[in-house]
Amino acid sequence: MPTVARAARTDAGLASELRLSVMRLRRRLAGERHPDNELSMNAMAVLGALHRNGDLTPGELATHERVRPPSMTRTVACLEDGGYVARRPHDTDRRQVVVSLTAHGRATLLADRRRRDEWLALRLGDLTPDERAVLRAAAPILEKLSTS
Amino acid sequence: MPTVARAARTDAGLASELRLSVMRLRRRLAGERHPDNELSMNAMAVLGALHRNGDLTPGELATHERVRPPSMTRTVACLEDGGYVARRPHDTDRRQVVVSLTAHGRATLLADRRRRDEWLALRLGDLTPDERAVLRAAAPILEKLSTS
DNA sequence: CGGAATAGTTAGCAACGGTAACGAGTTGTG
DNA sequence: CACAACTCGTTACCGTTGCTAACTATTCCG
Repeated sequence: MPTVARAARTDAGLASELRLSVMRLRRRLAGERHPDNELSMNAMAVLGALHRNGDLTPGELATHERVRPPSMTRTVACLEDGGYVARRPHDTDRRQVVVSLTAHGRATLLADRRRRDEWLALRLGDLTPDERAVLRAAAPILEKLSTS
Repeated sequence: MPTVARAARTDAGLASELRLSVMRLRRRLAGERHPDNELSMNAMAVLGALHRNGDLTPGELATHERVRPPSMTRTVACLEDGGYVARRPHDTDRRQVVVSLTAHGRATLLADRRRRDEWLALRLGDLTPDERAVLRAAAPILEKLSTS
């Protein structure tokens, strides 16, 4: 039996092992990304958020991605440089900025979405249906943990 | 229904949403770490690996933590500076180095292990027993994904 | 009107991970 | 035995990513 499974039997160990597993898997995901992917994982996540939620302000994007505003400013600036998003002033509150997906950004998102999950989808394919079901149930719980 | 739950119903979406959730949770975990924790998360993970597996070489540690050898060299050097680990030459193969946990390192690991899971354990406490059970089942699967 | 609060940005810094190149030691082979 | 090929760890260097602090512009409120 893997060490993780043994330790995760207790609630105390669950926090510890879940944290280590999440860290390692994230590192692996960052490394296994397709090489001809010109945008970072976080930049792609921003495109995904815009695609899903429509136009957002940098502040909303920062909150959504759990990043500080200056970090999101940089990511958005990088995306704007590449023509993936457009920035325009807010209609009524001129302090705010509205970020929206361009056609190029949307096309990039959809094209990459297939490729960029290649590795993980491959690994998921190696799992049993039961294991995939567990992960399917776990994904929203992990999301809730990072949001709460 | 949260967006993640909807998207994760399909296998294609599972890879995508799992990846985003893992990334966000990891970022959150890195940020919510207890402030008086003098070692980085990765350094603590190395102490944990030594505690669990006994003495290891830098190469074995690098493989285990899914980083490149130079990165592990740096982490081990930092740990040695703080007196958390000791390095000695390998008995028979003098190319290799054996890293072992010192008493100070072990004490730090055990003391921190309680504190450093504080935030996650707190969040886990907000979940239902069923949700915790899902995560308990998911942890070894996530581990398997990053190891395979 | 004038001060507090808010949104975004800029500047500077630290942590972390990667590649390339190198030295020491080991192994295999002519 | 000698020398080439390989392995392990390390050093040097670079890019990415996230943060805090400080600044500007704008809005809100007393």
